[in-house]
Amino acid sequence: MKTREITLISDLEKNDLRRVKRKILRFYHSFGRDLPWRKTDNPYHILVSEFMLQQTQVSRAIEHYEQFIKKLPDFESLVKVRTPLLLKLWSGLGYNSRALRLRAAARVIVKNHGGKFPEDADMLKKLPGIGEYTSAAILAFAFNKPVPVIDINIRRVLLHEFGIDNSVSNEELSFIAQRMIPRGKSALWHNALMDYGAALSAEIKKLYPPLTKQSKFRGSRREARGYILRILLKKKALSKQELLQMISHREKEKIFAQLKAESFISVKNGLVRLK
DNA sequence: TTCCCGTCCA
DNA sequence: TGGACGGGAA
Repeated sequence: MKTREITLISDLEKNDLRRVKRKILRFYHSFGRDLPWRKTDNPYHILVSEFMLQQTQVSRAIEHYEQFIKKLPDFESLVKVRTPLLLKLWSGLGYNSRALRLRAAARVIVKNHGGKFPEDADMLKKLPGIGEYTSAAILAFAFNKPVPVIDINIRRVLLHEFGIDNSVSNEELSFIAQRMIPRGKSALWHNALMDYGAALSAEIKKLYPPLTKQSKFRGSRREARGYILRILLKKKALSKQELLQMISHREKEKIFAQLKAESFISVKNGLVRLK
């Protein structure tokens, strides 16, 4: 690993780094996207946007971001929000656990950090729903810290521009990514990288497939879960029998139990509702 | 039908 | 380390 890093970096001429850097910055200057969460460095807003952007296209996050921020404008409101409204604001984004984790993370920040937003990757990664990527993204976009942010698109840019083999890990890649960040311009630079990466052709993207693969959605438990939550969003409360009658999945009992265990739903007086 | 996107947990 | 976790658009 160590030797590999060094080999990787020494293979890259300084000129290559400079050339690629210039190209990406020029691209951003001409074609950079004007996204709602780029108008702010409010850590709360950045936190919300980054949770939304996990496994979710920009176009879809845009549609939900404004409304979410409007209804839940700060940590205090997010910490207090009830699950039904939270899930309503999230609905359509997918991966609903992210919404619960976002609220849980906000609660930890308010309680344990006294509302002072953690500005350290290790502290951020201890929060629910925040992993390697999101911690780096928050530090770069909210605090302009010179940390390498590597999502799948940025990974593609680096691999492709430098002709690096797809077997290289993000950890190894981070040594190069780190060196490319212009002094004092981490947020701008990573916006540029992301826009450049998003604009890569489908052919190039196919050369660097996602690190994780998805099982089918049609007929899946995931689909049934989403459906159950949407029913409860609409009907407020109904009996378990009524609810499960509307579901055709053969594992619906298990799925129901799991949603309960994850605190999406609760049962009181024989009525099921969003928790 | 395939594509697009990180985090968590066993 | 591999599987679970959404849902709209192409």
